[in-house]
Amino acid sequence: MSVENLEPSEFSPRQNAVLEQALRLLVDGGEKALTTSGVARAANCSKESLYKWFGDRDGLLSAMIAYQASKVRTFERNGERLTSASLHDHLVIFSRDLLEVLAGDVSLALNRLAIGQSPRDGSKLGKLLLERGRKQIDRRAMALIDSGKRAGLLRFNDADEAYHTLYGLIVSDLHVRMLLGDTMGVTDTARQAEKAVTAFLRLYGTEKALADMPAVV
Amino acid sequence: MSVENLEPSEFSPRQNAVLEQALRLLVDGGEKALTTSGVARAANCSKESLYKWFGDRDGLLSAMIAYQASKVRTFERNGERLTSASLHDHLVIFSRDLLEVLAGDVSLALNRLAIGQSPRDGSKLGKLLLERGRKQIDRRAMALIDSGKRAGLLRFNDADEAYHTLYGLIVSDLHVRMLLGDTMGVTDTARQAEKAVTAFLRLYGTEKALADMPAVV
DNA sequence: CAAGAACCGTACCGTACGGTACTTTCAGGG
DNA sequence: CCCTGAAAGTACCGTACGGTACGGTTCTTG
Repeated sequence: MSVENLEPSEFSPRQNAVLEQALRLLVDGGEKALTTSGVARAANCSKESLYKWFGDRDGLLSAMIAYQASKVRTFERNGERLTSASLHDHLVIFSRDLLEVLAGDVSLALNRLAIGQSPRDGSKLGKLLLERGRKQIDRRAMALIDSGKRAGLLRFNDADEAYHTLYGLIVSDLHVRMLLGDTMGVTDTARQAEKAVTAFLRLYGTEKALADMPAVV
Repeated sequence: MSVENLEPSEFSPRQNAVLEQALRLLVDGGEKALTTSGVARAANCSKESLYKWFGDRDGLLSAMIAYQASKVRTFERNGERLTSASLHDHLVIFSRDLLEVLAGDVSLALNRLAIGQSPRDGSKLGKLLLERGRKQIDRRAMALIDSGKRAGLLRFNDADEAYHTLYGLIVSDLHVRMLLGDTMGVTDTARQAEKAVTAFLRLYGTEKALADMPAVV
């Protein structure tokens, strides 16, 4: 899933290492454990360097989100011709990837952080998270269902609306439950993904796409 | 840590007033603004009383959730005979109510609080929120779709699964977006609710229920 | 009316955090 | 070989919070 970053790498290797340690602290201690002294200690750097590099604590948090987002690189789908079966498969793969990403410790920790911060920083971190984290995934899904439409397998007027429907079918209230700490959320992501795709195709699939679908239960 | 209490008006009127002020502080200042001194000042009570009544800060937070949950009383649906139209209408009403509840300031503030606390308190507040806040809504929806099934308007094997589908169709990623501070989430809840119910009925409605539904767009 | 509990207001304590300043270490470059 | 700059390590400061203690005031109750 995660690929080496090719971009001009906003931060130096040393800084990336520091951000890595900061993420580690955040993941297994929550925001309260993410103190500037703690980060400095864990990363073997001085607090003065932290403030020089990131400005202040908020700058550090933003940098952590940017760094994490830069690690996750979603390969862009190229416009291969889709069949009914391959559309279904790609949708299932996307669903599983989405659930996996949302359930990841780092993702959960960063979302918790941004949510906790949102009331007092004007949603600065939240915007950042949505902008740099979600947009990649959104684009991938949009490209996929757009290909499905062009191949005559999907039918919809508003691609955004169709995607939101798909998202809701996949995630339901799982994300919020996980954010709240509910551990027994997804018992079987594969089954969940399959169900969501089946429902999505029943809603937006053309006859061509539904040809080899299982009958209504 | 405060003791578990029983239902009949868990707290005294005076304590309820204090909790009301605490909620108000939380809503427009976030968790950081919710200091014990601040609550005492806003509610014209002493810190000593706070600690006497609620044990410690965590006890106060728990009490706030319990108090808020006790205010929201969802009337139980009785088993009136459902028609295709009335099922549709009740589903739409439920959808709108759900969106309205999730978008409420107090709900958002408490969810943010519980999410921010979840890493370090073992999801105690999160569990409380799900248990006392969501269960009411869940029961109401389950009763509704169960009535729909008994009336021959809905078809499903697993009621839980059907409900989760409905929930996902209604909420999609709106809840998390709002928690992150995205303001332009729901532009038109009525339209959103209508769309969700339409999709839900296409997935789980029988021919009887679909008789007077609009054609596929 | 008197005794006692409940409670308010405030002052206080220890701690821990964000942020700054200073000294030391070390690598590279003329 | 020394000069310079970056960064580590440490000590420090102001502040603000959670929690406690105490004197004064109101409310209850017999």
